[in-house]
Amino acid sequence: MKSPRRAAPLPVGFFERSAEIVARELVGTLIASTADGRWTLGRIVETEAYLGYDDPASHGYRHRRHAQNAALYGPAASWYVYRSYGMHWCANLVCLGEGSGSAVLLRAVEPLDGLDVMRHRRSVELVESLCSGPGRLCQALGITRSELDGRLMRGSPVEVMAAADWSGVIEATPRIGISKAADWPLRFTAAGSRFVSRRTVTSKLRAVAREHPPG
DNA sequence: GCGCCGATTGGCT
DNA sequence: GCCAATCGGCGCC
Repeated sequence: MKSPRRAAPLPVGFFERSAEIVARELVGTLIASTADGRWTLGRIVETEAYLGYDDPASHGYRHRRHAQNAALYGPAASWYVYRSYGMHWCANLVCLGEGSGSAVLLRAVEPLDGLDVMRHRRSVELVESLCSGPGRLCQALGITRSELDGRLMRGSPVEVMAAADWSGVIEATPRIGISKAADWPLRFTAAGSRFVSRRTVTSKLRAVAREHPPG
């Protein structure tokens, strides 16, 4: 797999649908990066949908708009990259269209090629730790805001392609690490994959408890 | 204007 | 299991 054939990236129309459907159908697809001129390839195994103005967990909730999230309101099939906790990058693909504020967060990738590049970027050896988390996969694939934010996916340094040969089972579960609408089942994973992000259930339970206090 | 908190991660107890 | 790192937006005084 040293000299990759460039498969066609997913068409814009794929993303002109609700983030929930796009998030589900992105599981199993391939993601290829040429950031820094170095080739890396993986399979998306975990995503989350953020629905937009009526989703309390979405950066586009109530049409919120500021300098850092302008790309979230861009056209379908464009990248929205934001900084999380002041230190990590997280990558989203915009859904529906201009102004929708809805997107799919990429949460975990199964590394397929360019593992040494990923290991070098991540300073980690274990393959299960290279791309299992939204911040981790951005680091492994060389994704930064300046690299992708606001750019159309097609023709950008990071492209997502259909994988005709993949036929796994896709599970829907509650989203991770959020405190609002924490029980909406908008997280999609490849069932049984050892490359999905690991997270204890306790933080989730705490988040739910915060939203629905006892008494 | 000030303080809190998050679509996270990694290191330490 | 717990907590610090780190920073911009937002709620609140």
